Amino acid sequence: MPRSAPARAPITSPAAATVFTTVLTQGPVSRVDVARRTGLSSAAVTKAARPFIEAGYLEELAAEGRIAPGAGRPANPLAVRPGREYFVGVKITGDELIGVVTDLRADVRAAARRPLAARDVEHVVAALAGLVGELLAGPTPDEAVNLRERAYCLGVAVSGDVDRASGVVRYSPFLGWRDVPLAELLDDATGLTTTLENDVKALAVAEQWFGEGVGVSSFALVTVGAGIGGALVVNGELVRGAHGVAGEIGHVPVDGGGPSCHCGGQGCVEAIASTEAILTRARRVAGDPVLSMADAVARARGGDEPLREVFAGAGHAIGLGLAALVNLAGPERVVVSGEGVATYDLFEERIRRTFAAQAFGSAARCGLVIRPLPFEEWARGAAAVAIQRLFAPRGR
Amino acid sequence: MPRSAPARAPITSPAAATVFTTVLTQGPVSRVDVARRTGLSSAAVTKAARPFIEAGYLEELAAEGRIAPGAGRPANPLAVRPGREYFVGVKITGDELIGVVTDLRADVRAAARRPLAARDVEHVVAALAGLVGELLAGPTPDEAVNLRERAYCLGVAVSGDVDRASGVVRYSPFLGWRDVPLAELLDDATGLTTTLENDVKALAVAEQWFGEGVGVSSFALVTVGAGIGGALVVNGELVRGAHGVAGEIGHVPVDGGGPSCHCGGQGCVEAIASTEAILTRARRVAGDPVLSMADAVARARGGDEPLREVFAGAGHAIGLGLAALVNLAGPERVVVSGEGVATYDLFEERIRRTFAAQAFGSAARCGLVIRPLPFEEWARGAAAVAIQRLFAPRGR
DNA sequence: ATAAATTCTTGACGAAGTTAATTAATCTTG
DNA sequence: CAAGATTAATTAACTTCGTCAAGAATTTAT
Repeated sequence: MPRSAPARAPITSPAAATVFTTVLTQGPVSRVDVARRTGLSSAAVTKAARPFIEAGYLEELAAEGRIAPGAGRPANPLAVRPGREYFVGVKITGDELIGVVTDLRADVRAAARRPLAARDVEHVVAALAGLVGELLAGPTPDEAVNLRERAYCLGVAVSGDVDRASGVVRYSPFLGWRDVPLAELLDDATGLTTTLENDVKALAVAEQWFGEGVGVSSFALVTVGAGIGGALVVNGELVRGAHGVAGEIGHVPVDGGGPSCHCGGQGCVEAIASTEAILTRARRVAGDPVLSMADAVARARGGDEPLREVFAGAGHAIGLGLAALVNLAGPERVVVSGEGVATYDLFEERIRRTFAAQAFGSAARCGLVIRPLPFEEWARGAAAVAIQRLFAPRGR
Repeated sequence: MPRSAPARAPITSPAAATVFTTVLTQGPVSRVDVARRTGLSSAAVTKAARPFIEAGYLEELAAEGRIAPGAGRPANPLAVRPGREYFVGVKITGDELIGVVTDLRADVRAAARRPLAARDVEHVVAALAGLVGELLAGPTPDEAVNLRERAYCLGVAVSGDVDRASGVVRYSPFLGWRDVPLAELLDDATGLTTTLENDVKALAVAEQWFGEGVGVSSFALVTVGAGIGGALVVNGELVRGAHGVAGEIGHVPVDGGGPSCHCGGQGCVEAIASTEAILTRARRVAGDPVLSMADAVARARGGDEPLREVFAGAGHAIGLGLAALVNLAGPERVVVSGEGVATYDLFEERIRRTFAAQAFGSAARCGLVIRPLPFEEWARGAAAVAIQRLFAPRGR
């Protein structure tokens, strides 16, 4: 039985949403400052902020923290009260569910994991409902809050082709699913309003609102690891792709003579720089068919030149992919993340060198930011998608 | 002395702009239809349309053309009166100016060319002012209109790094210019309000409003010829790139072992598939250092396998670039154009084959449209940029 | 103290768009 | 062929949102 999401946040007008998101993402800001940043009049900000303050979403901070006081009445910065609302985010991988409860700022308040014994839809739905129940039953660190009453939105992140608007998993290679109306099933199973999103896109949403994407209208997120994924925010909007595909830097072809990719293409970045691809090459180069990734990394760090070259080759492929991405989409910044970042010392130089050589003209000024994201971040991304729901209560 | 642009078009509200652009780009439409397509109420459409009709920008067509009458009062389709306003567009190449006068629908009413004897700023500005004067003095085919009074906007297209907002040519390799405030100079020299834009982006604007991009929120334009350029429209907005670079499919690296590109990179699409690159390879393959392009094309069409393979190789590079573009940006459609399209029979199959093989998943459903655009089209693109000015009278 | 600066609030006003009712023009049907 | 059905366009009253201008609040500078 899906509980219908009560429209708790008093977002009724464009200006209300603008003011609230500004305070949410740009930290404590005075009303006048919000007005300056958004182009609204300060009167409009005052009016728009009031209902949020009354509903407990925003609060006025004391004017203590004034750095450069100057003349005039001191500002009363507005800040979100993050504990006013909680959100649940779950990332589904092939063999595990990773769940978090976050506050309005997407800060993690509780976390839990649950292994997946099977991948059929019924089992995953049941396990996910169980995980959500566990998360909402648990005590919050700071206060005795009834999470079950406070949380009403669930965000779920899955890799693959996901149609957020309808809440359907169109195709997920890891789970072996096709056209599963997961959001609907989870509405019923958890009693929470569920929003479904592709995992990398969810992560990009988290970055856009609370990470490296704040205040940046155009950026890209690239995740390096078992697979190589990406998402793109252009002109402040997440690019979804007309056919659901966008940001797939992993399948940009960068080496005509390169290895075949499971996608059917040849020389894709993922076929060269994914964990598996690196390990395959490392084993061949080392002449050791059972070499482990940890050993390969250790030996490369120890100075084993052929192995170092394997990692550098992966870095080269990633650099070419980034150059293609930046020359085409022109982002202001690219965030590189994923499990693979743990061994970034082995890639970084080559990535930067190749990128610098292939970026066209001033596109080379695009900033490459390395950001190791622990696995929980993926679930946090899912929660960020749920937070977005505050601003678009209808639809998915 | 720049004549200040009189605000002739009664565009005062968002709804007015929405209604007018809908009629302009979607052809004759009834008010109710406009309402349905835009989400406005029909009352709002009636109100918004009236001032345009009174000012002569829109007119009501007789209800003759009803296809499926059905019951009910017949619709009165709204249509633009294209001759209400004229626009001048000029494309600057390295050795020539190409100018057109268009109506509101960007249909060309007059055209003229003028060779460029020199490339210094003063000379180009003077030549351009002369060309504009000639265009506006000439008679229009349909009626005796005083173009000088009717035209008040000039669009200028230049290849290279152009900052439309400030009207400055930041860097133009063909002209050898850096940081030239061209729009300002042309305001003074021509008396028309000038808007500057990158040439490929201008062409994309023309496509977005009057060509293959109508009703498509996300598409790409690729031009193949002496250079290989591109522009991207995502979520209905032209992508400008944080540093002014975007859509540069010509500099996507697709062949690690490929030839060096003048941009400093290696294996760029342009280094393989530009006219010059093709000719260089063709001469080597044919063993004839003075082989002309026309002869190479003729021999390839005649069945010369090595030469056919040269063209096919260019097609392969373009196909890889398109795959990168589509996997990253996810457009609904890609328009391929440029002078090179004239010999498209030699590329097409390989472009499509490579693209199909490398497009990721349902991205392969993206439509490739071939559209030969005569050279005047570039100037028409410049005029389209001027037309956009109707909707944003301030700024550039 | 008085003036100047800056933030925030308030209430009148105006612009833009909605809904609901009305008028208009055509087709359908007993 | 008149009455009703159906769709399009218009009108008028109302709602909503945000601006403007004036003023209150609270500080520093002189």
